[in-house]
Amino acid sequence: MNLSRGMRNGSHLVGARPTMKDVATRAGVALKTVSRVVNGEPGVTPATATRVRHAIDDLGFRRNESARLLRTGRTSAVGFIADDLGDADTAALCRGIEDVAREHDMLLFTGSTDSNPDREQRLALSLTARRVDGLIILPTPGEHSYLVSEIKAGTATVFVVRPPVLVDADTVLVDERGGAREAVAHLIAHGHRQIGFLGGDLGRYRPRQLLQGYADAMAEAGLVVDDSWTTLTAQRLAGSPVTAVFCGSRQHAASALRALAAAGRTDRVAVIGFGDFELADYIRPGLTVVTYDPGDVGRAAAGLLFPRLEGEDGPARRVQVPTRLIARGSGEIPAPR
Amino acid sequence: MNLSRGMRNGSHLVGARPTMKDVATRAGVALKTVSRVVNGEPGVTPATATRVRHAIDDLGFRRNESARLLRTGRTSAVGFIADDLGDADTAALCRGIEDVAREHDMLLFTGSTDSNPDREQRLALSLTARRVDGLIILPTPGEHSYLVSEIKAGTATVFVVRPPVLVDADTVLVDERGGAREAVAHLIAHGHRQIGFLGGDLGRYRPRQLLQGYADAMAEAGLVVDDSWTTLTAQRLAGSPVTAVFCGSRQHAASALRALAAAGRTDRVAVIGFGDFELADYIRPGLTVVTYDPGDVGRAAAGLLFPRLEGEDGPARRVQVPTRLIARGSGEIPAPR
DNA sequence: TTGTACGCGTTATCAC
DNA sequence: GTGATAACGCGTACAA
Repeated sequence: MNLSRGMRNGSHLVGARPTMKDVATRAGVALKTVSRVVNGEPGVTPATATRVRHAIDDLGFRRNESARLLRTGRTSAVGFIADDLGDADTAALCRGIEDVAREHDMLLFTGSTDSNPDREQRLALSLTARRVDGLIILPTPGEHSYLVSEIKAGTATVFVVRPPVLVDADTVLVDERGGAREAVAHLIAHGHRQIGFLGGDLGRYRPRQLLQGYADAMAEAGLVVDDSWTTLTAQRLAGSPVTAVFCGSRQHAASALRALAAAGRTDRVAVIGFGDFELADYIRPGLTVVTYDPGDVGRAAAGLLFPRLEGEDGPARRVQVPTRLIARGSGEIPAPR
Repeated sequence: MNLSRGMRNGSHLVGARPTMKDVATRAGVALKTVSRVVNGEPGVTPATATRVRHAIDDLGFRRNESARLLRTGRTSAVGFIADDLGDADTAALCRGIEDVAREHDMLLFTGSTDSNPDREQRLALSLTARRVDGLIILPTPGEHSYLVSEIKAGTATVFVVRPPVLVDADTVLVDERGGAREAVAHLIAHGHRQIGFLGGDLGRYRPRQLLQGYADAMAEAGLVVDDSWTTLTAQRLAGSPVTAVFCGSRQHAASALRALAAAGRTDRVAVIGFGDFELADYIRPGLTVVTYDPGDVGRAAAGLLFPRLEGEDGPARRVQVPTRLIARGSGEIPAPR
């Protein structure tokens, strides 16, 4: 008994996938004829076509896409690599990519790096080793020169959210700087002069961008920034002289709100956050935020990637996704005088 | 000039990937020797090995994993199909799968169905056509008999969150029923007798499970449920006789809170939600919720899947992920008398 | 130690 | 219309 192609189970083979060859034998035709029928190519008599189709149904044949793609040289798959695909924003971004990918009949590989450059490299290289047609990367803080040879070898690559280091490639960024600028200008328009920035690790890209936007707005209003305003912590917030604070992340906004509530100053310090909350409109006063649609980033990235796969040439492009201010009340708390 | 393998660009080939054959030619050895070096197999002189390695570096060779996997018959990849990978819970679930997959050196394909059975089928079949080793599916409301032949053909399959219809396969579910029961019991313990259920479409699995849990708790307390309590809408909530309400989703909880706030009854009706919020502890009174870790579901699913890939046999298993009650105050609003 | 021949499942070429 | 036969890039048995 030949078990090499799977184990028998009643009348069916378990673990065995019929191939075109099997179908050809069964239908009494040549391999190529089966291929023609499967691919809807012309040049097959209706009679033989139905014979082949019957054999296909009988055997439960399904074309091995891997083999086909090996032959054709494309994989019809792209990869998305990010810090953490469990993060809600990243997931939404991923979804944006997927929507565009589907329109192109492309499948999507996904992988998380946890901000570890080694893991990014391992992931990226195992994807290019599978010859994905394209790669979308939310890069780790490291550098990405290991990708240069891959890109040169033909793997189209787009970076998102953070710009690549030592690589020239299409990139989609978020206008964090403009968003922060708008938020802080909003606070200034409501009379605030002493405005804090609670932003996180300035070694990272986003906090740096946000701080620049903050500085832009302050400078435009002719306000001089005290160092202590930009090195706030949530704990020190209530005791600080600032009458308003711009928070660089959901976590920072949440801690700011909690710290103010604990100090009973919730309605005395205006809080604006970067990143929206599900209940931001419910809390009192409604939390004003600057936000953007991560799906836009994904769609934009895919919009850059797929034309490249279709042969579009030209220098690396850079797209910026806008942010928008959602005023909900917290930003309108007037400055005390 | 031969352009068949890519276009020249200075001294490098663009779009051309060197193969083992190219490396072999360059190093002046046989194909198999290259294969041995690449795979770290014994039986190669250090001298030839270094010659080969030099050729590899010169050419920038990287093994074509697709070809290798075609040969070995495995893809070292699994797929995850869900309603919407942009959804935060689904993304967290996905992340749980990925973490286990990485331990097994497996890559992950992901795809969203938007609850469309056709799309689920198309996605699942294009994944099995690529011969993914395994499939984890958060099934659409339809039936999934199209998968039977795929499973029989050797694609290990695990269902998550919702049970499959017409398919016998490993499944990981969430104990929504137990969670709802615990939540409603919590309300009853605080003196509530007229408790509402705001749960959504009872044609769907989760709302049905939650309603059963609700009914369990009410029955255990000997309380008779009025039909109007279980057919609430957020709009009618404030005007209804219920003194507490169990909400079946974040969206329902949010609308309930908003409706109560609009009617000025926030602190008169106890609200418990299914699914946690980032700011649930910040709002007053803190929102009590029943929740679970979607990552647990993913890890459990992967924990069922990978042993199957390693040949584990046996009947389909069913795992249940527990929920837990996070009491934050809203649930403790005492029943008015 | 190294190489040859063949197969994985498909598509592509070019006969018949 | 149909069918051998060669390729895609790699692994494996077996021979040299």
